Amino acid sequence: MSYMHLFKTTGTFGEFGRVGEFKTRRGIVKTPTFMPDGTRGAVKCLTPEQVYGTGVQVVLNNTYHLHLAPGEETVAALGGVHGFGRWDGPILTDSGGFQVFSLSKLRKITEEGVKFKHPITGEMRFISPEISIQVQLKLGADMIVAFDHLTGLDDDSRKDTLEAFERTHRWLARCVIEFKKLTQDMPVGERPLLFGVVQGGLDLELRRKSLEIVQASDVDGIAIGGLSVGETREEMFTVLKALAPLYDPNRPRFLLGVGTPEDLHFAYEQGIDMADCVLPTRNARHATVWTTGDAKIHLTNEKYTKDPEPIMVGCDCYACAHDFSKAFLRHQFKVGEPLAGSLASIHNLRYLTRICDEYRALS
RNA sequence: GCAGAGGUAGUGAAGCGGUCAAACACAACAGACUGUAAAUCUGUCGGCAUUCGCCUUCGAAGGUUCGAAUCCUUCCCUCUGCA
Repeated sequence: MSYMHLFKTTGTFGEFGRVGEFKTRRGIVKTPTFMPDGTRGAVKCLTPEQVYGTGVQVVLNNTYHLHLAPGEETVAALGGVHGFGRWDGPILTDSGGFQVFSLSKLRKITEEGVKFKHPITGEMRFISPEISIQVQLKLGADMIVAFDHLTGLDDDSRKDTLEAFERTHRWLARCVIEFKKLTQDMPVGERPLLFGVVQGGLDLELRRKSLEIVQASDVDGIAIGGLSVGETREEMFTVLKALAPLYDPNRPRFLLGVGTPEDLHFAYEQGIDMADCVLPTRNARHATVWTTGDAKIHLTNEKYTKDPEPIMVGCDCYACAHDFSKAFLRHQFKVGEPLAGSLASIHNLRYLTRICDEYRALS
């Protein structure tokens, strides 16, 4: 049922890196690509036009957050995630699987699904693989992700890797069944794409096995989950390296939740096509931006008080191209003006999309 | 002029005889952040040493006391009310 030959390779770089494109029901996505997280239906601090202006093609929304508020019924009544948030391009929803990890103190896992306690209201919500798929389809995303069991990779959580690995595959099978059931009447070309998630922690055998299972499933894309959750960079790189030769060439590969410029370079060179992360926008709101050579600077530092230079000389983002000085940005951050977070977000997003542009220009 | 209230570290503000270099908040300074409980959080924040610690501070100057930011005296300044 998954699309045959969905991914079209148009070029390669390095041993595993590839340039290409694939079709969603809302247009073509050119890869490699970076997708900002608009968890609650919007990329924080930015209008869709500003996001688009950074070279972003796809934005992420989150199933858990939109399910809680305002609810998928409301979003659907307002035109789905596209009509609601006024983003015309492709939208990918994350399944809520990340919240199994990030809200680990507020949830209880059973084989059936996960019971979440709302962090603020205390309200209980149950999300199962089936419910996640139902909500994502109702939200109207163009790409959706199977509900997985994500555990951390700090020393404490590593013991749960095997359990999470096994459950993720059982849940994947249930996601695929539910997805097929709910999309069987959709005309080809109007059906969203389903991504299955690879788990297995740092165990390379489990990782290979998981990839094999996911690729044997009826999914359109391969998502790599369970990384950048407490392990070292070297450990993450080792996993990406191990998987690189094993991917199905016909499906897009999505690295969940990564990351830094350095991480993205490595991931794309290991054959990853797409990635998402909160880092560019969250860091930006916290006054941290990337500049020449992937260096990270804090715009609130005292030394920028009178700095007339933009964040990065030669950068073509709106903030740098219009010569907003570091002194101006520091001041706006210091006095709490939201414009500072917006301009810094634009810069950081452009910094990451430019990495993608540079790889795409290689072919 | 009279009557009240008050002067504490950059600011606001606790403390009202020993456990006070002095709570707390803000500001300042530095840092963290990877499928967003995050425009959030952490650390430092009198000086020196940065480990034990030492030194100088609570408007000013005297005094009481083993011991004072805390009690007394005088002076300086601020605010409120009445003239």
